Amino acid sequence: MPGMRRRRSQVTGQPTEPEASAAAPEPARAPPSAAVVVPRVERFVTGFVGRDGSLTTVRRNAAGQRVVRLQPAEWACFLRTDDLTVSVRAMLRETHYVVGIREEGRWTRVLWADPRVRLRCCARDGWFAKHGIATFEADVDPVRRWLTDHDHGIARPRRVFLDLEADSRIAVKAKEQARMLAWSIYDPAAPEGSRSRHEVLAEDSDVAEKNLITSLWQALDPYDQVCAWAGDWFDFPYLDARTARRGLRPERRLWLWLDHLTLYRRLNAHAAESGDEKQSLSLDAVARSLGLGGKLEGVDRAQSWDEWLRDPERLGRYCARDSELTSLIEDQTGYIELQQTLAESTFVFADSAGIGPKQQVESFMLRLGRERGTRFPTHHYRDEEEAEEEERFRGAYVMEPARGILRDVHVCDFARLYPSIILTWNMSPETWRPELSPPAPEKRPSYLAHLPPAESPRPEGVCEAPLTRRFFANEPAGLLPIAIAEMLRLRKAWDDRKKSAAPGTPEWVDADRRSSAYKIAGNSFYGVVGSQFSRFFVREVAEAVAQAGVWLLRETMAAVERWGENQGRKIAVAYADTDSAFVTGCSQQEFDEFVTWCNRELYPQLLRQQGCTRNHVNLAYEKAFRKIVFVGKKRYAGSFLHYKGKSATEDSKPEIKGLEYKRGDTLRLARELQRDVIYRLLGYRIPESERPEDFEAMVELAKRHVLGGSLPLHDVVFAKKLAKAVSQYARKRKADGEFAAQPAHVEVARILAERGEDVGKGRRIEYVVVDGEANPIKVVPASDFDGTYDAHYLWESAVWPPTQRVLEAAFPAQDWSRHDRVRPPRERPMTARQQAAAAQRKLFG
DNA sequence: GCTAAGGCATCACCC
DNA sequence: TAGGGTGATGCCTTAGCG
Repeated sequence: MPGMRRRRSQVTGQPTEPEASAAAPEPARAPPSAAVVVPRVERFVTGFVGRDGSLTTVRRNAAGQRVVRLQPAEWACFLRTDDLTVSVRAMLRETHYVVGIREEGRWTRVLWADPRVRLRCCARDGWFAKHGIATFEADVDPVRRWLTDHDHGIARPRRVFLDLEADSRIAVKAKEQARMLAWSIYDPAAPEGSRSRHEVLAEDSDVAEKNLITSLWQALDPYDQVCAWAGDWFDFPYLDARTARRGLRPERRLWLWLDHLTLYRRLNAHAAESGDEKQSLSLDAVARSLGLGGKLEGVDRAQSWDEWLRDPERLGRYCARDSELTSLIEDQTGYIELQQTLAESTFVFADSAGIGPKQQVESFMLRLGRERGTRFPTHHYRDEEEAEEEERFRGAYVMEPARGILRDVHVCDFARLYPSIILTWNMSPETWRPELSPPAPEKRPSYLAHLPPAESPRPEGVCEAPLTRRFFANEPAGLLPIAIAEMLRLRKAWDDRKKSAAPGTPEWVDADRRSSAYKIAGNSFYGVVGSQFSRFFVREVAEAVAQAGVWLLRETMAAVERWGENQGRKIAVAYADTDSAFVTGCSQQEFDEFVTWCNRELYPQLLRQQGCTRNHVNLAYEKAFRKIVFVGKKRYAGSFLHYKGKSATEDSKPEIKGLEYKRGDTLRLARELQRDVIYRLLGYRIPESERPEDFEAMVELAKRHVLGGSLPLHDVVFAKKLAKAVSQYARKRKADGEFAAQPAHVEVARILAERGEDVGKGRRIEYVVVDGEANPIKVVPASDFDGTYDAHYLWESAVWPPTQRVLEAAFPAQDWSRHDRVRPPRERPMTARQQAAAAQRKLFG
């Protein structure tokens, strides 16, 4: 029927009807951006519950003007219509707490006058629970409610980068007290020459500061999204504090506030090569690591007040350089654009709050649920205590690796293991059939306890998750699989578009970014289902996913063993972790054939036995190592033979995993020695060697270096992050009633805090060990370093052990222990008994 | 009174 | 406030010994 358009899912961009009729055929291969380009009612920049309690939505009209709309906020919950008895209906109608009841088919929407009453009535022990009535989505706030219930989209915000300078004389801790000295914004979309703007405090007065801040808010007005490096820690709260102090009351929620650093950290976590690169995430350090040059030379932010006195304009330029640098980092990484893609496809606003996967997954799933007529049970807040009581579920399998130097090790891994499992078994909270699971052994009658559980035939229409013996309905497709399939579909579509574009072109870059975004999103769904803080948390489902992975990996390992037996050769699995297996004893071509066989024969057969009607499991031959040394589980170093079929050259860097070289909390000297030894062993940049004496020489040299000279601070400093606020670390009491010593970095953080430094959560604490023999060890803040350090401790505890473990793994026959001790034996006064014994020996010889 | 072993907390990593 | 699995280190307590 020409002209008639079928309603499409706003979530998946696919027809909502399960089958496409002949009259309305499947639309021609939907463009990759289907979920994005489907016409929506409107696209919004942001939304919030305003000061007067109304839902405030923000968008731009065609002319680019900001349109702010107010409407009643819906504090809603859902009940099953079937649960509504006459008396419950009457109750709801009578109470003035409820302002509306709307029947929407299976579901009845209840609108509340007061969010607190809604929460109380729908609480775990609330009124509804007491009356045996389940509530749904009672925790969803009005903004999310509105985004879920309507087909609105997320707009592409007008973006600007911001940097602020504050009076340096006020400690960072009390930054709200410090006068604002300058601001700068950078608009990468503006014409060249007018991208950067800055303004400097005219004089040291409240009036001047008020003018400065007023002009900043005016400058921000054309924009929707404000990005700043570490903005959540400094710029945003600081701007709010100074704005309020100067008596200004702009509605800050008209903007999206995005902390560029938080985003960078999340998306760049896996990119760092060595521990060195994990040392600092300051704007300057990150810009330099990206080859963007540094900040303006000769200006010290810690001296901003003096700088302002001396040369205000210079301070302004310094400030401007920072906002520009932030923008350049985005040009280079595209992380903000990537998040924008995620935000648009999962229906979250593109601010700091939308960075986490939980927000994205929940938002997407809520809308998917609405489209499919499903509402989710009310999610109840859990505090940390409750969280700790929650039992953890069993996760992945990790094999103890073979030790020694291994050669020609072929590695296969499952493509997108957990997503493929969820799709294959149709795993989802609502497809799980708990009533089919065999009773747990302890729940069986005691007279049967000694017998293995009876193998009951699998019921029709379900598949069985291995190891956990949990059952999932094969049809209809679950919400979780639907969501993941959509992410995979979009990823594939953008991958295809990427392939058709010329590398490096804007189109290619955009496709690459979107492909990455959907990969990230697809992989995050599992984690959210496994998180007890999520509304979709079902431990049994998450465990079933992980254990199916264990089973697939074990079956693959067993197949390798059988293959070797059939061949009459020693083909063996040297190591395996979660979704990968490292195999020795075969050729590249043989391994390729093995992987193909697994995909073609092994998995289809195994999955049929489990009752699966789909198969998304796929094993890939990822890479091979010419030479590899395992130091332990999750810790190895190897040089490539090939990667995805592409042969390695002598320029190919070795792959190092888990070793101290990769860690940011180890001593620099330790990383360097370990790296040198690994490079020598693998023949990267220096001639390859397997003669222990060559390594003895390297160790001796390093030892002399550590024990010999006066090392500079950067060679002796330890750095560890505070995982929480200093006050949150438990201070134990010893048996004698005294406080027990805390980890060194926490003790140092306490000292720094007393000096007025800002030592919040996440801060890296640097310290030097001055006496490693004391108990507890004696440390000082790195800033107090005066050349004193405990060289023996450095060698024995920090530098040597990491390298020793590598050498012991590579050369188990060699005795490496002679390097263990370098500290001269302690002169100890003899005990009375020892003195007597010595005297006796002297007397009687 | 000393030492070694083991429990526990902590960090940072792998997948 | 996406998951579990892992190893290394340091602090403390305690068992074992003489």
